[in-house]
Amino acid sequence: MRDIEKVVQRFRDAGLKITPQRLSIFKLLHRNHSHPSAENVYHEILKTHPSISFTTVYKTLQTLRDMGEIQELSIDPERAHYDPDISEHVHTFCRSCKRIDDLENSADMPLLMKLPDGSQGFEVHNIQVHAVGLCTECR
Amino acid sequence: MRDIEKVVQRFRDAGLKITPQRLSIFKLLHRNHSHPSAENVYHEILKTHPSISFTTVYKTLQTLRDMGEIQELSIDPERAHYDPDISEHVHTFCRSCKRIDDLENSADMPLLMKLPDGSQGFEVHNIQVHAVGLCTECR
DNA sequence: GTTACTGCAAACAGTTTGCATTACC
DNA sequence: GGTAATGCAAACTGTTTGCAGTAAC
Repeated sequence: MRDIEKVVQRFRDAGLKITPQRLSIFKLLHRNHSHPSAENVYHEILKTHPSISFTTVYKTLQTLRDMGEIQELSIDPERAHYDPDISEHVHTFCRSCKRIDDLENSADMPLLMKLPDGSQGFEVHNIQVHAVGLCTECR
Repeated sequence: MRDIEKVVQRFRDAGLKITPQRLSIFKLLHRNHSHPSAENVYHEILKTHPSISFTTVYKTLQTLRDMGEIQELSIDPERAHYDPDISEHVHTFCRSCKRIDDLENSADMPLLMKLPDGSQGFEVHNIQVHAVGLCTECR
């Protein structure tokens, strides 16, 4: 996700309103690399904003995703996770503790960019690469 | 998934039973490249085996997945899909029609094999690469 | 004042389970 | 005969929606 001011501006430009709830969510996501689920975001925001509802969190995440400000990850079969880092990078997913992490230096990997070559007529919007296995703690 | 006889043998070796329902599922999956969901498999089997239940299909898919004979794909946020081809290859997922296809020649792509190098202590079981976008028909 | 957002409660969809009956070996 | 599978119905979990009240602009 880009800087909060940029996102706020984009919301205003689109005729959307800036509420305290939304601002809290923006702040939580900014520079966040924990790949939270909607539930994770909700519980985190609850700490500082005890009256927020899950629905609001959910709808804001949808909006940010539809705008392309964050990425929805389909890695964990049990729930969606969100990634404010929309650059192409590789994720590790631990089957045991369900933790999602960024694979270090994976953004430098040139291979990802090459994929569209072989995609006969398929219009690629983005590429997700997931290494599924066991994290250091769970092995 | 390997040849049906191999899978049958493996079931027997594990003390599992070979039922007509399971055989139908094995046959449907063998050499199948359509990446069906559990529901897809169920409806397909219904045509030739009208009394099968969804539960049986579901449990058999789980068993095959746990054995590593098929792969469960987390691409479509709405449901799990299954791939009898457990070799490493790239999938395309159409956001619009939800179709999953194999990217041609993607098994030859050398990059996939290189990933584990950067995975500090993470034990990689398999790597999933998804190109998300729009298929030829939906563009 | 107008329009969009919030939050509740309820609906939904796919997934998973308990259990009595049935079938494999 | 003993053990595992089947199939039904119900429970579960995460996701999504309708709507009345509220707040942003």
